Amino acid sequence: MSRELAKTYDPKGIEERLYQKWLDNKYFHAEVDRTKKPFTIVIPPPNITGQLHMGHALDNTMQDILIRYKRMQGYNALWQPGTDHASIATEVRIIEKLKEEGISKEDLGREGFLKRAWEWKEEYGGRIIGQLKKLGSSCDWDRERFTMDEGCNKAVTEVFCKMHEKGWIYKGSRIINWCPVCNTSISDAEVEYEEQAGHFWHIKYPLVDENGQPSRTEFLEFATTRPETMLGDTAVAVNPNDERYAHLKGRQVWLPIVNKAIPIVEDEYVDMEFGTGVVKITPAHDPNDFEVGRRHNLPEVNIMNDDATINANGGKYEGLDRYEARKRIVEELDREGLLVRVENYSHNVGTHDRCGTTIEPLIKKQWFVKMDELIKPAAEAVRNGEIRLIPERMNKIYFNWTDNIRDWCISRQLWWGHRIPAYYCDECGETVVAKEMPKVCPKCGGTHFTQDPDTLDTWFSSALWPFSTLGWPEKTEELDYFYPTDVLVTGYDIIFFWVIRMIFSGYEQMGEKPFHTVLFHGLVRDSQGRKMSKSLGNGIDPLEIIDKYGADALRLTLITGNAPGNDMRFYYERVEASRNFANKVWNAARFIMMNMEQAEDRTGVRGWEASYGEIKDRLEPADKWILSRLNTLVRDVTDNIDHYELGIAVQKVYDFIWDEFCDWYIEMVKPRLYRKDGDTHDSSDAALWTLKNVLIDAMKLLHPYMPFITEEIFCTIQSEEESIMISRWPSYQADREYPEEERAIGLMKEAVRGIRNIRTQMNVAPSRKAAVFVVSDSQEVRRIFEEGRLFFASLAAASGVTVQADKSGIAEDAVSVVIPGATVYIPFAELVDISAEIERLRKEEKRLEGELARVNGMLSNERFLSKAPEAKIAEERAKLEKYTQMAAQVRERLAQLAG
RNA sequence: GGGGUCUUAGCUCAGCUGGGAGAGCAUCUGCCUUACAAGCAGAGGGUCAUAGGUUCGAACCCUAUAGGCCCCACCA
Repeated sequence: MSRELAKTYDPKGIEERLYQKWLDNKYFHAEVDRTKKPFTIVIPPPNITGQLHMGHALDNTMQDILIRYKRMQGYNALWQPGTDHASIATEVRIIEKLKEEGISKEDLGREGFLKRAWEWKEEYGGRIIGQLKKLGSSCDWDRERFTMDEGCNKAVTEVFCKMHEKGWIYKGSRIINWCPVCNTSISDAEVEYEEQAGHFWHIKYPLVDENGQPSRTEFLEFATTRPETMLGDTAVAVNPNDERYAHLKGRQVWLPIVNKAIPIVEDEYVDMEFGTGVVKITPAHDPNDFEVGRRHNLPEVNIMNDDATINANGGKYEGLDRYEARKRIVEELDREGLLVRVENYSHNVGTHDRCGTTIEPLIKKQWFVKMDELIKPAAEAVRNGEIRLIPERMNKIYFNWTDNIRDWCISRQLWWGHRIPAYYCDECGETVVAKEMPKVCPKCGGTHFTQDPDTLDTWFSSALWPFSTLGWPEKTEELDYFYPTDVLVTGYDIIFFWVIRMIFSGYEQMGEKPFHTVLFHGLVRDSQGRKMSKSLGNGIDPLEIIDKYGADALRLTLITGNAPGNDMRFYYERVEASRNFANKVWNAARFIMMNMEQAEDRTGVRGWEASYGEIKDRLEPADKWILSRLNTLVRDVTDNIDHYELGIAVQKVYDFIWDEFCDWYIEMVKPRLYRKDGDTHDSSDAALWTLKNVLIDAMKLLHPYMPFITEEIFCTIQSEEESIMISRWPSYQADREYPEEERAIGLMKEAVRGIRNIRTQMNVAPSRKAAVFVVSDSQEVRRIFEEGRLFFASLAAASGVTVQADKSGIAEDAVSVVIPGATVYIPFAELVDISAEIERLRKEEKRLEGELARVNGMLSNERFLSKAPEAKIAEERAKLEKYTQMAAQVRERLAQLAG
């Protein structure tokens, strides 16, 4: 308290110091403690290649809010951190870097490359962790993990072997998505479809005549977007119900260029309505054709190398890139008279989400996870509510995936990642899946093996994250205590990649859900609503914002006015508003502390250091009012956070602090603090006690959102507790509910607002005080104004306040304000414009009549009275009474002025 | 093709189980009032996209229409 507080809040210096303090005191660290209930969140592990962006900032702020909230509520809160090796993303980055040095990954060889990759991890893996710390994240850094650390590796091998044994992981020759640039297979989820302008080549193949030769007169016409794939055509297909082609049953067509006869098959897959109703079938290069081919036992002719050049099956086109081959094949078909026409055509092209390359469907031997059984408990869990997705609409997106699940291709032709634990006997080729390289081949007795060169999809390891980080497959105390975790916070964009895979992995490996709630957030967009991206250069660096405005302001901005799953726009004006709020809080605290100091200097005692019981009798209506308001706030905010309504909760804290506490309560108590009559300090003690305690509780409610400023204030204003982080979350207290004082202060606020309003309307200078008369025939109302006379005078800029039962002695031409149960008169020295005053009162009368008409309408409606709930009816009746009374007051005043 | 979502003040968005429309920013007026001009006091501004329906009562529930965004599928 002795520290001099700066006039404006400066987050720099404070943030770093406090974060270090929290680390030093191990507040973030959680140990198994059976006397406390656990609350666990596992972090969505950021990529080691990553730089903190706004998405991370939002994601981690939300997690930190929940963790800090639960920690304050007395839970044993664990926020489990770590990073992801991000196999393909990282490998691509390293290859890029190598390219700058003029070398390829093949030059280095597998071992050399992995060495580089680990160096990369050491260099950049920690960077994002440091950035998360700047944000204030209260992760248990002692437990930091990495998807390729020893424990995670063990978990991956364990799962692979177990699932293989069960038959749920298999190796098969299937059509997969191939990225010719990254040179690897990718899963369906990694394919991004984008609309591209292309062409539709209308081509005809000659029918094969009775001599086995291409006919010169009979042709079958169709269209394709990828003419080069014709090199691998092994059939053309028509719909079995298509009468146009019924006569062609059993005949063949002549495949030009390749020069061979291929059959015409009938398959329901062909849409009769589309084009000519004829489709060329290339089983090796199209997923649908692949299915058709398998149904009709068609040969699968692969015409492409891994780099998307044509292979030997393409004959003279061998070695050409797919697009060059396309061009030349079209030319040749045109020369042969087989190209009917070319049409501009816009269609969806599958691209690799990492590099944007057009993917090529290829048949390859790959490892797959069989999904049909695995997905069942995961779908069921969401269906029966065991796992709750927030917002609820995510359920549909979730089911859309679980209902149309296809086997998951998990092998990648990459080096950076978990190597597949499959070993092939050098002698007989037998496949052995095992945790370690086998010694002897179970089939031929051979002793030399070669491990499968492929690695696993990066999501294979992150799917295990909720339990691998807690020690699985070992039976650790942590696993037993912290699993299942509680809430997963993530963006909706990785629901398929990650969320679903964690859920089915949890059920399969642990026999239990990985978490009970998934809280989704949206994307952080730029001020124009565009996605922030490197290529657009419209990204806003959260670290820059922290540097300029402070982490608290950034966090508040990201949470305010945002509902779960909704995208948000980020712009500087919003951060400034947050920063302004931080400053407001700072100054309120400064005001309170200054007054505590002054009071102590004056009296030599700290009268405000009392328990509630000790101070209770000295509390004045304004004190009770704000305590009661705070009490309601505590209840509401707790309820909102419990329902994951983080934006609504913080909005309420914001409004309470700024509007009720600063703009009203502090202004109300100023006269009591400044009074220097010296006879008693009860009043100022009560005010200071209330100021301090309300501020502290408000800081607690705000702490999860704005951890730094609240800690700084908390520790400065009182010395008993060492950190707000580990203080108790406020709870609703029945003995601090003061409905009467809330009504009383509400009435006085209405009077103050009315007076201020009139003063502005009449252009009365703020410096000019005026006498105020409060006239009420209610003893109760008179008592309220008597008791609050001191602050009422101050807020209403009154030179004096007279409370009386009738209007005797008040100038006829005084300006008046009607509030329920009282009329307030302000007699100004000079003549006021009576016609303007009448005008104003007429307007007020009209307004009240409108209100009365509405209320009367409701209350005279039989159906309303019979169907509406009791409370609602009572509410309306109370309003009727209030408005009737006010209308009478206005009319009386009007009559007086008219007379 | 299927699904989702949005349309609320000039701008960006809240509005939780239906019960008299809110915030921030911007605008206008007046204030350097001894916590804060990053502030204080006051004001203006909305047929809650449109049309129906359910209900005593609809921004909220249902249907249709228009426009925007997103996801999934991939008709070659």
